[in-house]
Amino acid sequence: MENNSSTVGQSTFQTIKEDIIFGVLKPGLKLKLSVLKDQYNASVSILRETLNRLASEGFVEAKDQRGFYVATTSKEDFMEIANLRILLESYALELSINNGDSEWEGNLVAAHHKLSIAEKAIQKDHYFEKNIWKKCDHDFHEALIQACDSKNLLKLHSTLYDKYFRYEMLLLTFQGKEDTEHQDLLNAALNRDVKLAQKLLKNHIESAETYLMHAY
Amino acid sequence: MENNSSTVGQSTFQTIKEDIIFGVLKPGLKLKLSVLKDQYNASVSILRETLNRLASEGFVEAKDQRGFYVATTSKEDFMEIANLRILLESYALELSINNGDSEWEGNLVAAHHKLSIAEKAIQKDHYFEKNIWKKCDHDFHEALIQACDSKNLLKLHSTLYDKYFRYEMLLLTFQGKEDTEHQDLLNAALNRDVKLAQKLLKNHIESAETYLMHAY
DNA sequence: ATATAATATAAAAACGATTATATATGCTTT
DNA sequence: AAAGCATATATAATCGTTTTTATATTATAT
Repeated sequence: MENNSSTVGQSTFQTIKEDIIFGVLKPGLKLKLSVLKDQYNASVSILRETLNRLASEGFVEAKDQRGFYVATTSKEDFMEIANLRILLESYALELSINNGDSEWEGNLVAAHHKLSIAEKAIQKDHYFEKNIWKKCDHDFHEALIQACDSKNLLKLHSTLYDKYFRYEMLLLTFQGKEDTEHQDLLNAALNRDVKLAQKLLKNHIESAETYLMHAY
Repeated sequence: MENNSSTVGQSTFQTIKEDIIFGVLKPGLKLKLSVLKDQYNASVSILRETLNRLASEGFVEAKDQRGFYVATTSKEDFMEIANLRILLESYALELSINNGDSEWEGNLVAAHHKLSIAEKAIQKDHYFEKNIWKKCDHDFHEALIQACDSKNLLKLHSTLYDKYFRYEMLLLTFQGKEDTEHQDLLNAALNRDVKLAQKLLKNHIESAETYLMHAY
């Protein structure tokens, strides 16, 4: 999972965040600065900056005077995340559908196309890189709400999506079921059918939620 | 605005955040580390930690390789914040009203009582400390949704509230109009009337919004 | 005179060292 | 032997310095 952002800070942030999301760094794990220092080739100052940022996004817990830990997980937390994601993404979806122009449509179709390719690939090749599929799934859901015209909303949604996705990764040996959920969602959006799109989205998130809950 | 949290990091974080919210640090202002160093008696490392945290909460903008700036403001941003606050706070309110026990009611009544005292005080004494009133207003709105049973939701709401409040402070020479909005909201919550409470809350936020918009 | 290159300067990014704090370990006392 | 205190050790918090980067300034060439 290489990463060459402009600054050392940015890139370690990205890397550690991904390692938490993809479960490389397990929930509850103590994040000792001295250990991370070697592991991520960064100085303590950089690591503290990074961990503070991750703490305020909720991927890391900062215990005062007693260091940093990977955020713990729980059934309750996952349900909260899922419900908030539904709330925000439905709202954004409505705005976006009512607001989207032809460029929005174009980008959406393109994102869906990429996603469907990645889904087929992961179907055949079980070892297909998860993070590529993740990127596609993320991009598709983002494309859906891109025209909502609210940067704040997009930002909130993005971290919520990441938190939700983390649970998917932690609980899932990839599901791989053949489904048309994304396709249906795309069609509803293109037909500007807000209610249907919202209903499909809710089902989409909740069905995964129910599925994942069994793993607990 | 003194602050003695446990660590230097925590307290400078609190102080700078408050200075941004209360408009001491103006929107767009360049936050030079060397200047802040003297101003807040903290080392550059601490300041970088702090500013990074504030950046991920959205109170500071971090331009790569070119330092930190106080987050700029705009009409659009304010409307986004207001709408998101309505969305999240209404949702939380519904959960809380359906869920709250007698302890919730007690805390809510207490919070409202304190708030009404602060409101009277600020009515008479125009120079009554804003941050005390702010705390009361915040505590009341938090008390309303305290029983929503979602830590994630409370966290999101809290930063949204702070951002909204920042606009109030920036645009407002205190309004001071006598109103019963908080009282009505309290009654609706105690009567477990979700729809009415949500409607009142929406009006409460939107009326301030409209009022503040004139200042732009 | 203007455009481009070279240099100077100011500020951010990164680092390693120092200080403070919490927890673990061992010693003393009853 | 157990409880409480003192000491030791590990690790977090903080600091000042060094390195890198961006931008402003000057010089040179066309």
